[in-house]
Amino acid sequence: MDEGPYHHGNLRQALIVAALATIRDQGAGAVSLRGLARDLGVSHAAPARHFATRDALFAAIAEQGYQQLAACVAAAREPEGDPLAGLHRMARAHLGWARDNPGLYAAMRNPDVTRHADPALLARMRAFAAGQMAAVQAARATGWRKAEAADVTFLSIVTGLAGIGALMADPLLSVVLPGQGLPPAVDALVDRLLAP
Amino acid sequence: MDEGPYHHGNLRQALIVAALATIRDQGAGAVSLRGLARDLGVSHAAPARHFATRDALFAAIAEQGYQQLAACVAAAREPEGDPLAGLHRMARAHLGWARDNPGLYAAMRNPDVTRHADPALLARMRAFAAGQMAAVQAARATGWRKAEAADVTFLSIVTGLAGIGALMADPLLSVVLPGQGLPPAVDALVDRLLAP
DNA sequence: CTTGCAATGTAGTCAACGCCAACATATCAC
DNA sequence: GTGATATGTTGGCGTTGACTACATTGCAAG
Repeated sequence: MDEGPYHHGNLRQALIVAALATIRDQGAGAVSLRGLARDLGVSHAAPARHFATRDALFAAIAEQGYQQLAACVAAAREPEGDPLAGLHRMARAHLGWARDNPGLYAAMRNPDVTRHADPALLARMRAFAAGQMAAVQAARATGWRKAEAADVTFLSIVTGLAGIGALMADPLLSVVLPGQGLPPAVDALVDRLLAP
Repeated sequence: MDEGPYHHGNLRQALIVAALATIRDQGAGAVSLRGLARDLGVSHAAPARHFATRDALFAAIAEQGYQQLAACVAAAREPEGDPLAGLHRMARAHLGWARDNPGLYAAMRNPDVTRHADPALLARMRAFAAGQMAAVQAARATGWRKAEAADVTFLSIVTGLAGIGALMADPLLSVVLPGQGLPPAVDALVDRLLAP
């Protein structure tokens, strides 16, 4: 019976992709190494060749998430006109990405994941934070929020985006919160977040 | 051998307390019903009498978390002078509680928990959101942020607090973020969040 | 070419876990 | 008291993460 080649070819990436699908459909708690192996038609121990532990898989997933988010955000900032306008595009891109990848966004901020962060994930997180910081600094260089401490400006934006993103990524909070939910208000929230 | 009475007495609450300790020390992922039963010296199936599933335990934990947080926030608002000053106290109390209960705060916002929220947890979450909404409305009644849509005012504060709290509850982010970390800047962030 | 080696996948096993069923004991209402 | 109910125990089933030993593949040096 031809059940395909002995080697999968790119099991590592396939595991990440399959895990992302499971996270999206059933939540991060439903991800199991054996289940992914079943989905991909490999033996139950094959994933161990690529991820020593379940936590290592999640770290790799989060790392890839930060990579994608950083790329998405950087692309939005690219047209280098007014730094403040770039900051606005960056924030909207960030939140749009969070809206489109709620499970992954939540996994990236899950303390159970970040608690076991490996150096690669740490590096991605630092790089992402540095990108945000650079965008804020560029806007400040034009005089924007000059009177405010740089730390406070930066942290207000980072925490603000994290909060909007987190509540947007949690489907339950739309049920709990009054009003029509978060998405229609995102633009206004970003405008307020980046107001002088 | 006297190993204590046959009945524990208040196993349900003891399970929640023990789970909170485990969450604080080792993260939510390290919580297991059997492990808690061991810690409390009861049989491995005893917890099932109080929590049908692991998710039900987490829902109860989150429910208690919202109850405590709501009480803490309500107490801070109590001295009914200026509604806006009350809002400031409320926000600081909220974030102080998040700082002191990082694991619980994170668990309360874990999508894997809220995904399986039962009616009791939903009610607590709605009540908490309603309390925040009432405080915002009271401040708006004094003219504060009158020009802004009520939804936007409310959501900006809810998401802002959630973001600051989430980043404060995640010990890793202090490592990733530049500067001296979040706590010293919290007052300034709250002031900006509640600025007119 | 072949031969050795590293990378990758398989098969089997173990302890821990969530969950379930059957039974035992304590507590409370009557 | 006595029965009903709540609570805890014992035993077990199936799944999971992790470990070990073995098999297959691809590659690169000779």
